[in-house]
Amino acid sequence: MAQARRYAGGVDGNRSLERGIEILRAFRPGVDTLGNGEIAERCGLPRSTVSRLTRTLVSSGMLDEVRHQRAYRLAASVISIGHAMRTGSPVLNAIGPTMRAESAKRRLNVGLATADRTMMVYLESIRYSPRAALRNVVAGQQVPMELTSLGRAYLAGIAETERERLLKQFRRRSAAATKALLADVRRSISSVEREGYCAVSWQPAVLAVATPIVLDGLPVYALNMSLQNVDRSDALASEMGAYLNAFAAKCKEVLAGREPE
Amino acid sequence: MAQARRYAGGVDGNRSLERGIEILRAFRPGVDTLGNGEIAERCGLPRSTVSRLTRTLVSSGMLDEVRHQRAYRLAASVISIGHAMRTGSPVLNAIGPTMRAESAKRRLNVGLATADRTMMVYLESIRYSPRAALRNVVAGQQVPMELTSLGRAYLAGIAETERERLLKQFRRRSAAATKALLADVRRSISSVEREGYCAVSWQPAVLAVATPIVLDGLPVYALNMSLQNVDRSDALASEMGAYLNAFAAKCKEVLAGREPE
DNA sequence: CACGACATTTCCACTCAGTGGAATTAAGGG
DNA sequence: CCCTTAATTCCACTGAGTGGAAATGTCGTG
Repeated sequence: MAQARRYAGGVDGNRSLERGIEILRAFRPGVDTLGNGEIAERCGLPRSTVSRLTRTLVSSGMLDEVRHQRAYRLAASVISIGHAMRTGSPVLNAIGPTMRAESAKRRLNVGLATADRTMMVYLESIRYSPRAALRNVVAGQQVPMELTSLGRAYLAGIAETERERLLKQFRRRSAAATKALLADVRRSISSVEREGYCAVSWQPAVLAVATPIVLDGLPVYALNMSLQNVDRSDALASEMGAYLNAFAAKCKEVLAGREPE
Repeated sequence: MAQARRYAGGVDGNRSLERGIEILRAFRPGVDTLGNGEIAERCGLPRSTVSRLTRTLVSSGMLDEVRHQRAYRLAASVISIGHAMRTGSPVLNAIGPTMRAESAKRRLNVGLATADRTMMVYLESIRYSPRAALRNVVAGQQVPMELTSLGRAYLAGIAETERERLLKQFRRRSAAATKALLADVRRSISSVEREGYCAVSWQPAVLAVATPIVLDGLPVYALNMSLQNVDRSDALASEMGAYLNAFAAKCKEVLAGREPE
């Protein structure tokens, strides 16, 4: 009768699979080890159900059992899937080398990200360091969408309806200062529409500018550049914005050459 | 009656979840875009089932739909989970910095890996380059267990029964030259038992040595060091082996200081 | 060392979520 | 425009999955 659809609230989809994925998602930086009890609580699932699902995730290689303290950790398989994602990403493949070159040339950080729910995830974040030997490339790190230049550029790049849906979610999660924050987000979005980029300084002494990359048939991405240890200044912001616009144009060229697969 | 257990052949576990994970696993370097049909074929599942599961994976954010050519790609979520795995790995956290230092000091590649089924997965692979600016850090890359020093060191570190189970799988997959290969693998394993490390040169002009890291309650890991553009020579191998043994000892010290969480 | 306080796993009857073959719809290609 | 091929939806069936309750296991404590 129920044709694999429409269980409590959901429109469609496979419940067990959804729940299993939700369990994997419960692990994040700072939450590296979880027992069945805590998983049950965080995911809002019955304990017996969690017990069975974690068993499956272990036998599928996605979780490692920490036997001696009845808990689980993400297993190495998840990074091999992550690696497959990165090597298969047409955008990263196309502009990754360009990003590295630009980071070295301009002596600043360059990043490429897209959305994961209400967070932005770096596909690649190249941290420029004066000592080039320490140059650091990170993938998978998340930053909040509403507070970062990346996130706001992304918001500027997506469809109206999707954008409003996300803005509602931000309102729900940060109770305080929401009015001012949302206004600031909208200001950033218009900045992208007017100047092509937006500038945000969500961490002290870091100035970041970002711009969306919109390609047919692919998720919206955002490119950013940032500098540490600087004071926020409009002059610097517009200088970086100009660099970014030029760089984004170059990236789009490269992408245009590859797109029609 | 059937209490969420023992479906066709399997001992236990949630079937839909297992299948969903298997679908994610079907994507790997070189196989970046898959349609439902191809997934069905590769995973041995009915098409209608795949259609439903991929829909769920999309709505859970694990897959992106490539609408215009009815296909799917891994979504950015998978790298954020991968990132969570890496930041939560106690072993990588403990010895990662030591590995970077060692790579710079010895001017060679240093890697840390563990098993994903019959492959070894790098948690971190630090590729030394004479031009330090180009230094490359990769995570998630897979290399075959039976052909690499990493894999053989791993095999030497795990329990007898598990090892034999894996050796059988190698026999099954590479039809040719299996006899000689397995003998070579066993030789490497005894090398680990005798000298603490094994040396393998599975790629031309690359010499690698590896050693297992066995810790209570954690999966077995393997550490390796390698050098490109060299000729295989026993003298060089034993020099690198000595470096590696000293380095592994240092790592175990660091780990001992952290273990008793 | 036995006992109490939790936490996790197993048991179990119930039932609906999930299944897969068949029918339908959609998408190119000639 | 029709024909081929692939993906999705339909549908009756049923056993996989569920969650509360009981059992088992684990650890700290008096």
